[in-house]
Amino acid sequence: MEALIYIVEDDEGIRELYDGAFEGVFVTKMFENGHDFFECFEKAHPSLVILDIMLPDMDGYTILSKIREIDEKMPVIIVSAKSDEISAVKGLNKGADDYMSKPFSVLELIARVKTNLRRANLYVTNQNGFIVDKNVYKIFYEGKDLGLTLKEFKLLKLLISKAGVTVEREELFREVWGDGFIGETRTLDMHVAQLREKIKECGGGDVIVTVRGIGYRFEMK
Amino acid sequence: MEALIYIVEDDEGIRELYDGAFEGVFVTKMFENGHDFFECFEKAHPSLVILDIMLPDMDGYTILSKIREIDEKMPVIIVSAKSDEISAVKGLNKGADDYMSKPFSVLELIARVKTNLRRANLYVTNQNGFIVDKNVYKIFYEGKDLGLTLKEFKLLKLLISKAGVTVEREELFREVWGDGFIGETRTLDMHVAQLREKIKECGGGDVIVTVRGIGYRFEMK
DNA sequence: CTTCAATTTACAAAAACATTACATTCTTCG
DNA sequence: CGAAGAATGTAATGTTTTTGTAAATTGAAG
Repeated sequence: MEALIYIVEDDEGIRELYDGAFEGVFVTKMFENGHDFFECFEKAHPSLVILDIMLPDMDGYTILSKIREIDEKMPVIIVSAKSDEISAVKGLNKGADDYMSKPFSVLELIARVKTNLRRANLYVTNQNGFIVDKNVYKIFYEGKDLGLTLKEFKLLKLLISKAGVTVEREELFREVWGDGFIGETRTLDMHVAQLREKIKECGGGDVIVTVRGIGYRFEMK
Repeated sequence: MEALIYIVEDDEGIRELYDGAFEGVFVTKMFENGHDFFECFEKAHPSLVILDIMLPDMDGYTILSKIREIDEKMPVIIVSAKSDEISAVKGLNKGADDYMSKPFSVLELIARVKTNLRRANLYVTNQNGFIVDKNVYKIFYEGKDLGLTLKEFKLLKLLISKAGVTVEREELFREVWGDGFIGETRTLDMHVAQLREKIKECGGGDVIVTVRGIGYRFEMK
């Protein structure tokens, strides 16, 4: 999987545990404190960060916030020995992606890391507040689920992925419906109408533009 | 990690000690005697049992044997004030996983518990109280055994291991049924229904989400 | 032979989808 | 400019697909 993982953890024993766990699965880099971590983080971003909450210099909260300033989407797993600390972080809603309390099994750890990497890879964001989550087959506008059906999802996903470019009707049919592409009923327009409706319901603007004679375009701002 | 630990101990003072030690780390349930313990154990298995040898009704040996009849793999730590008793249990080879003699330090206790949990190879999901135990092919919700059949176990295990990600029907078939994947009868849906039923019976919520046209997803919270 | 898991069957319910028909808008060219 | 034709918008409706579920059947283990 070739993923690079940064781990911030001051306890020697636990660092060894990580070492054993990830050996041959992921490439890891350990840091004893927040300072060392950021020195490296600035230079090269990893695929994922594992963060202990209790650290000598900065605490985990601070590190997490700083990470988020730099990279909004970096997958971060928070680890703590105390479950109340975990709930504290959750409560603060600092935007960690996952939480584990010690002790955890090695298998669980690996599973979590994989899941979070997978999520991160599939996450797509677009400038104007639309988030496409392929994991759950949902598209959100400003955090609100548009509540799309599968066809609608595929359609909007395609348009967003080519934001700013007009996509021909023919291509839309091909990509969304597959090759047995239906000649001419108003199906496509129907779905577009539906999309517009749902986007409007969630407070979104006129982002799908009709290009007469060609197809549709998702407006890039 | 939300591991649930059952402790059988008649001495009030020591119970308080346990309480302090595990506070915020594990969820514990205390029992004063073997009878009370089994009443609860039948209903819901914990992740680990701590057992004092000297008890009013049944002695620790008997309890251990009965536990082993029911659950061969359950991690059990035997505790005693007398070191010769400990050697006796060891000698009898009743299959306890670890032994401690009183007095013990809180730190040591926690360390032992962690080690034993890890050794038990428990695969634990945090967020929603589901514990997958691959050794005994059981899945627990808040300590309660869901009582799954093999297919159900495999299915839920797969879904949990990919929590938050939608798993396609095709993949579910492949992973759970093997490559000779059955085209289309309602088998998969049946099992999902069964799972939902059993989860509900144990007080679990709506964790398996249908993604129409794609498959199912174990909701990650 | 009984039991329990797994599968299949059959049908109900729901959701998604396609189609029709008509309205509207845009284009262009007389 | 303005009317005809073409492309798109959309409401209403009917069909198809997909999923849920109860009950029957198969099959293996004991």
